[in-house]
Amino acid sequence: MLEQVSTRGVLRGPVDWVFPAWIAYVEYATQRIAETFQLTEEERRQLFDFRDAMKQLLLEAWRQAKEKLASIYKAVVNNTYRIENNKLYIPDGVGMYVREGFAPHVPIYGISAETYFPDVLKLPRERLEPLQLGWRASDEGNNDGRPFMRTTQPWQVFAWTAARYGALYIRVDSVNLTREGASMEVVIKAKSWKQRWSKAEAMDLVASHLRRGEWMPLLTMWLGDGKAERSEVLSGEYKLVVAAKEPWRLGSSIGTRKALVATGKEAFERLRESAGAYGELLDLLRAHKWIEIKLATDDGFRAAYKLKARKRGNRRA
DNA sequence: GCGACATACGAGGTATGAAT
DNA sequence: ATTCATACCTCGTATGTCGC
Repeated sequence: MLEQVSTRGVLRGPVDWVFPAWIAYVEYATQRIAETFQLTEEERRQLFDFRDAMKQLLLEAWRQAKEKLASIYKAVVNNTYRIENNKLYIPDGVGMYVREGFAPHVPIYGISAETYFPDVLKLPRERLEPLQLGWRASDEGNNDGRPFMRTTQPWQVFAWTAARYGALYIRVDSVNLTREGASMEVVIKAKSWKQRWSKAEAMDLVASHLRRGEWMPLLTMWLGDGKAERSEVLSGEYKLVVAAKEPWRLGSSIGTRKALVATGKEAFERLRESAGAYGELLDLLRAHKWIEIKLATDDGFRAAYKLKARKRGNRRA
């Protein structure tokens, strides 16, 4: 489970593995957060409430996913399904979305929870806002004037939520069926915050921070939409590339949907330095993109990683 | 009517590994 | 080293609905 988080970010596998793996990750991450950050009793209680709410949600979603997959299987075997408008209908309704050329996904209904995530980072507003800004410029959306996030990567749940702490509304949205197994999509809305920036404003602000030598917004922007190109970093090619609808706002465009924001090992070093306490969180979360930043900037870490990769290769061979 | 939860649904460029 | 094929899943917005 941790290996997938630290190499790809996404958890994928058999349904009976993915959901327990998410639960195990939630337990692992909350435990490590409780050990790493100074929390009051109240904050610890909130953190463990969050853990329990997530576990409950995942258990329910697991049950529904299994039931739905079984009904879909049955409908196909008994020939009681039909496909219309990119949807596969089974006798109870929509079984899954089956748009041509895309991974099918099974919608999950009615699995949501309200919970609360404590302020574990305890950053002053002027250090927290740059983190929020970068998320907004990348993965974070706007829903009824509130920030929200949708992801299949468990580390992003914690990395984003730590920056948008407080009251949360969490929902399991769907299960994607990929060739490497199922993955699960979760949606989180931050009810304690107002969405203050449009996507374009946030991107412009990230760019202007960067021109002033402030790298923190770019860190979270890259964690969101940055291109993780581990093999290039490992072979000594250092490029900070971010996916964006309007890449010109950020610097030189590569094609229509990507911006080359910076190059060179120093750029990765600036990113790493900018993280501060947030880096401790990313460390314990084993976030794959953060690991890439460390691979780019820490020779010892990279050597150890390559050694381990070689050992793994030998074992497989 | 409105605010907040909930669901519907459409949309393509990119990662990745194989082939050359 | 470069091209090529194919699987990948993320993102955004619209609309419904329910309680007040």
